[in-house]
Amino acid sequence: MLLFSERLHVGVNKPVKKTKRATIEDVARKAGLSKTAVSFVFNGRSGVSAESQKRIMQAAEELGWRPDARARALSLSQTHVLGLVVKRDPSLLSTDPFFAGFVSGVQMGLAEHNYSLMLQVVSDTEAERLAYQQLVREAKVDGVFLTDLETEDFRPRLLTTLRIPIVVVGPPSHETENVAAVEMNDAAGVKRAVQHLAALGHKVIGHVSGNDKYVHTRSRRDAWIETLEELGLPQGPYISADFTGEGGARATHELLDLPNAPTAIVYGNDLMAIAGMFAAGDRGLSVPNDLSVIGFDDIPLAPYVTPRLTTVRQNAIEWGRCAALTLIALVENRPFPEFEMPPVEFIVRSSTGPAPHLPPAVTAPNHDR
Amino acid sequence: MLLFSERLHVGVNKPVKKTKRATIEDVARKAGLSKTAVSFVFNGRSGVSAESQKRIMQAAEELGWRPDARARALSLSQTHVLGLVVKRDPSLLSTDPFFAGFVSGVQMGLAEHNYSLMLQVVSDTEAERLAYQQLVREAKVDGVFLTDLETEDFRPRLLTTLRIPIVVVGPPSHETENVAAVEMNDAAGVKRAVQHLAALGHKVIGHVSGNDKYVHTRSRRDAWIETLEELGLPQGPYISADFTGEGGARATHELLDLPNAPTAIVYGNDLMAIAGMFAAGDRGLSVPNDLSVIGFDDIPLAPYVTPRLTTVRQNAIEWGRCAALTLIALVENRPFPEFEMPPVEFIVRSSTGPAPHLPPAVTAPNHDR
DNA sequence: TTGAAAGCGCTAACAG
DNA sequence: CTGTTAGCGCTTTCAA
Repeated sequence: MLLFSERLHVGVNKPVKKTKRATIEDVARKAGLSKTAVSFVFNGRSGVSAESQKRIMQAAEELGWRPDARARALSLSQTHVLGLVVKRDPSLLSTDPFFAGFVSGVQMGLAEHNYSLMLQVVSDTEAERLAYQQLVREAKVDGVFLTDLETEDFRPRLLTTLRIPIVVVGPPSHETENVAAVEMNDAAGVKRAVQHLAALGHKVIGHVSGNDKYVHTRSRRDAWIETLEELGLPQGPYISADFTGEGGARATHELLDLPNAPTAIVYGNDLMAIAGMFAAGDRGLSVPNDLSVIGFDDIPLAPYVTPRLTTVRQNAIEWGRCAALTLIALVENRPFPEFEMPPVEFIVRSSTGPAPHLPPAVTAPNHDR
Repeated sequence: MLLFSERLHVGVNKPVKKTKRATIEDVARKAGLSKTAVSFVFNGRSGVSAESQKRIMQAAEELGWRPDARARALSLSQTHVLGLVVKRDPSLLSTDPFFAGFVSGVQMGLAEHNYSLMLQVVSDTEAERLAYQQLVREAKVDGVFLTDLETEDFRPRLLTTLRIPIVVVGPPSHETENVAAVEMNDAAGVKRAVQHLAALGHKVIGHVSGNDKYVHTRSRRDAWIETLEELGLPQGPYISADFTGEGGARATHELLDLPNAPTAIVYGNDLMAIAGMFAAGDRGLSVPNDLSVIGFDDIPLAPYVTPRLTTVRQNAIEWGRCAALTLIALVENRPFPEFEMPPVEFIVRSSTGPAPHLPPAVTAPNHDR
């Protein structure tokens, strides 16, 4: 039976009767043994005869009993829950291919050790600070993940003060010193991208980065700069945008308005890159004939836009799994496991091509060699 | 200090010293009052003098104390945690704009009542069943959300048996009978889409749906069929795909290979729609001149593909918030709150246009009027 | 190999 | 208004 309205349905409010849950006591009684025995069996400890063990398992089965996580948490001073706080504009979150993959990976890691994930989405720094404080002070979690590190991030200090295990996920930076960190080399991806463009003959290679406050934004930009230097190419122009389509389109226009407009642009993510191609099209430019474009993330849509997007792919899932296993090891005070991380992939599709013969604007000054 | 490798960094394993947490006892002693007084103050109950209240708050502040969630959970037989289990191929998850918005909305609702969210991502039905069982049998959550309902879904029954409050999120169906449900009318969006196409003169309107097992897939397809009927148009061809880009492209080719190929296609999501446009382009068809395309979701990229995608937008955030508030009410055995849900939006961009004069294939048989 | 009993930190009767 | 006390369901020490 449902109450129907144009906008929303709500079914009957049939209160769920709270039937008494079976307890360890019940299981022990049914098995004719003590609580201790039951506890030992369910925690895989020796000291219970095979016979008793069987009786206990059967009793538990019949009662549908499993140790109560709340009671365990209190008794062990350990929740077996890890926290992930994500600060992001809700509308942007849906955009973020990293997030979903990372969370999936985290789950895989957690599942291997029977941990659970508590997720919190917040929209500003104040809420974020509060979220961490609550998580820790109310002992809701045993450890937390730190993602999207910012320059001068307050979280490593805060959480160290709060005395809770953390693992930082992201590119290396001075913020991650003295802290467990699963660091991925997304710089390598950008490097491959720039090298690819240089090999195609591009001389002016621009960059549209994400929001400047993020460590990973800097890390990618630095990689772009360094690679250009290594190749003996002049540093191209760049604009720091905000990871949104609108920002990417605007930045692209600004770059193309420049006197030394780039013939190729490396973007901080796929969304900006695709919006950038759109912007280029708006100006009558053809990708990749007039402009080459490279994204970052390899979203599922990347092979289905026109032209198909050349991009960098990171294995967010593996990254998440490693982060989870590392944090669990830290929480349990065990040595870190060894990981074999797949390398960053560079995927060439159709949005990159040879540099145009005639630069779209004034010839850029060509330094040495 | 960091150990560096090409693939992965792991920082120092500096074990966090477990310093003794302050307890309610400590706070009471420091304030010169009893535990009861402290408990009352922190649970907003009357019966403590303003003077005592102040002393308690100050003592707690100085000790950095907050009630331990684990102890509260045990004492109250209530975790203040709600569970969300998502069964999805990890690679597909990152695609799903609904998921992120929904989770954000859920958080908003939870935050209003100091609840937390436990998230679990699983990849198959067996893992899913196990996840729910654990969540409930180990009392890790007070209630759970059910999303992506399938036809003949085992979950409503399972969870009812397990005696835990649930709220189903999705379009109405017989699976949601006798169960609290926040139901959204995504059929209305499809209806608007079909009407829009009919108004543009399209006679053969096709449909590419998502995986058939989902209730929302059926709901959208039924809306497409019914609207066509209402408009006196013949039922167009449809293919049920799988929400992926590849599936969408393949389905589009199949549809366009048909003798009565559609001049317009309504897709079950944006990803398939965009891949469909790509497929059309591959065959030398121009969108919207030869084929009109409508998506579903309004992903951030929708305005930045060529042509800009006409689509349906649901307010996943509000949906999530409502679901959360409903579930909390259910858990606390309170009457359901009233909601004012924003209506589904239909967003016209450039991927839809007048029906072509000459159908791309054989003329479709034109029934009555 | 088994069991009794003392916590874990909080809430909530109940008595003062 | 304030304090005492008995749980909540489990783990774990210690003695049998």
